Amino acid sequence: MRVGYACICLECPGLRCTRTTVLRNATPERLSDLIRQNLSGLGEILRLNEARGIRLFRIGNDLVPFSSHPINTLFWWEDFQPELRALGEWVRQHGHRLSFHTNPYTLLNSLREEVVENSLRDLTALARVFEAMELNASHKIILHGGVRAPDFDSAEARFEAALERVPDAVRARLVVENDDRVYPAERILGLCRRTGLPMVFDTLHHAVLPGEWAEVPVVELLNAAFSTWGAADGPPKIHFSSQDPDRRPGAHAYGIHPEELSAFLVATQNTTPDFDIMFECKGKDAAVVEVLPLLAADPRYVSQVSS
DNA sequence: CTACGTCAAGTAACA
DNA sequence: TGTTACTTGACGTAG
Repeated sequence: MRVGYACICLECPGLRCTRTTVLRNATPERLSDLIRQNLSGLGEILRLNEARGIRLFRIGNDLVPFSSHPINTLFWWEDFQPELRALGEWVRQHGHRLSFHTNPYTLLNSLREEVVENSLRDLTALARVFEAMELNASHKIILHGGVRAPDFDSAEARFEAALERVPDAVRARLVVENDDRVYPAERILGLCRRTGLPMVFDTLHHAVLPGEWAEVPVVELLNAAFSTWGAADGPPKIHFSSQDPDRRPGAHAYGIHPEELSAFLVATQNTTPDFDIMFECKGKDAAVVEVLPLLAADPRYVSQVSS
């Protein structure tokens, strides 16, 4: 079991891998500088994570600013191949696992062809980062079910049709996550079973939008989601977070409620196989560090690769 | 230095 | 019909 956090390292504010710019300032020179700084920052963040026993990290979409926009005319995956390959080698040696999460505009099943095309470009650009890092398909790109209009059945059919247009090497990295407003777990599980894509189960999203499975024990849903993961996908991943009591349903709390996490760890004691936990909270790595003692007490937790 | 308006992009729920 | 939120606030100009 690895644990991790998303995009931003709060405990070391100078360390960043999501420097970006606005479109009007996005010259090749500027973009090149930003990529160089971001790749350097990513390496430092990963090394800091390693020192703390955190081996899962979601890379922000701005690692390569405007990576799927025509303004970015760089062959960045070639220009920065040495840096990317070195990062990938370090990641493999230390047993870390990276991921991307698509932004809200990446919608494979949009009713607008232009949006589908942009989405395909976006997924391809993200996969290109992992390919340049020479990391295998266990390093995933997470996306949601997308739009629902005019109904689930036809929207999912469009999703499957768009998936046929995704290059195999990109498709091999895709995983689909239940969200908190459109696609509940049962829809994503069905979609994943039909397409062969693995499912990431998100606990808070499920609590907010349980769909037809409000009464089903979460462990059963976890096992169903885990069954969609193949050997080449690496261990199943889940998203775990707590509800912010002062904000809208689905809003991530600053931290992770220890009792909630303990109960979850106990409840999943007999799930197979082992899995990785991505914590989504405002407190980022600081929040994960707070519950690390709790995690370290779990026999499934592995802080470092034994060499 | 700080404050705050703006930033590539779509969709759906809410008022 | 307009506003809000989402994977994530950061960028950049005005004062």
